[in-house]
Amino acid sequence: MGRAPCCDKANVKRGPWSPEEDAKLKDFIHKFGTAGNWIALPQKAGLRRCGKSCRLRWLNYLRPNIKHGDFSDDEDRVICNLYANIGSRWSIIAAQLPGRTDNDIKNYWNTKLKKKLMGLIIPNNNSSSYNNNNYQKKLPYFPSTSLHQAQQNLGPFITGPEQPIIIPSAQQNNLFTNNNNNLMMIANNLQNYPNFGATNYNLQNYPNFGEVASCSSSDGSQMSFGTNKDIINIKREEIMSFGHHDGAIYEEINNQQFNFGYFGNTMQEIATSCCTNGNSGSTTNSSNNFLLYNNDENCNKSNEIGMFYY
DNA sequence: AAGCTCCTCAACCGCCGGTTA
DNA sequence: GTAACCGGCGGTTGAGGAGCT
Repeated sequence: MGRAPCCDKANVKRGPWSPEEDAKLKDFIHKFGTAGNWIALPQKAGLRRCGKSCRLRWLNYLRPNIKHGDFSDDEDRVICNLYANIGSRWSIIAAQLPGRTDNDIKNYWNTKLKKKLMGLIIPNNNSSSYNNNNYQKKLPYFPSTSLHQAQQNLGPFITGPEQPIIIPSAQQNNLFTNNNNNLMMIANNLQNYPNFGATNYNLQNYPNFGEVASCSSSDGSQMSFGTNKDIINIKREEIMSFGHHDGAIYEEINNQQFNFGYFGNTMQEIATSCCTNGNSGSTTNSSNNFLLYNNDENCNKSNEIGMFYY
């Protein structure tokens, strides 16, 4: 035998809570607590609500010390840092931010913070590759605009970068699908800024993590670094000292080369260091933007990643 | 002023693991 | 041992509001 159903769904009220309902729930919980049984609570409190609805209302809105409103830069960093490491585990993230609820953080991430991070990437509307309805629907919020606007989007995150930026390549991750991997990659990249937070990457989330990796240069030479775990610990100066001026890196998996990303301390450096048409991964440069490509085996630009503004 | 589009966020839905009868 | 509930969680929805034309 199981238990009785939690509530009569046909006879419970749904939708927004009235101030009277809020007062009833608050008053009841202050007097009697939840007694460890949300399902029985509404009847005892005189509420025509489902127990689950009461629980949600209390936890997300009525309980004491709930913080509403703007998130601080510190909170932004904590959320990004944790999202980069554990993904959308909102309840765990919320546990690190006193007064914030998982629902609040989830909403904040989905409506604001994600866009702030994605502000690194501004679509190239002239690109036929991405000029389709699906793409437009997925990323409607980034007008082709200026460095100033990109900086506005990024807010406090870009402040004197000293570590490399790695832009994931389209071969490994399709930048313009709004999926968790891309966001985690971007969040990971932002961690490298001194004012951002932890500097450790967590690339175990990537399917090819740990495979042999190489760095390419426009002269065709290559340098193998062992694993891409090594690559993320290599400073740009070291790459330059090897003579790998392009900063395009890729990894070798089963003797096949997969574009991995690009190094540079600033967007401008990436733009200028990646502007040749040599190895896999190259760009063309213009005044304040650059186009990022993947090349095919014949070094032809075969896969346009997108337009980046700096 | 009206109509439209886009954004926000409270609330709901449905699933899962643990618990209970 | 097991069927079914409970609490918790993440994903999704849609009403209402803001902003634009």
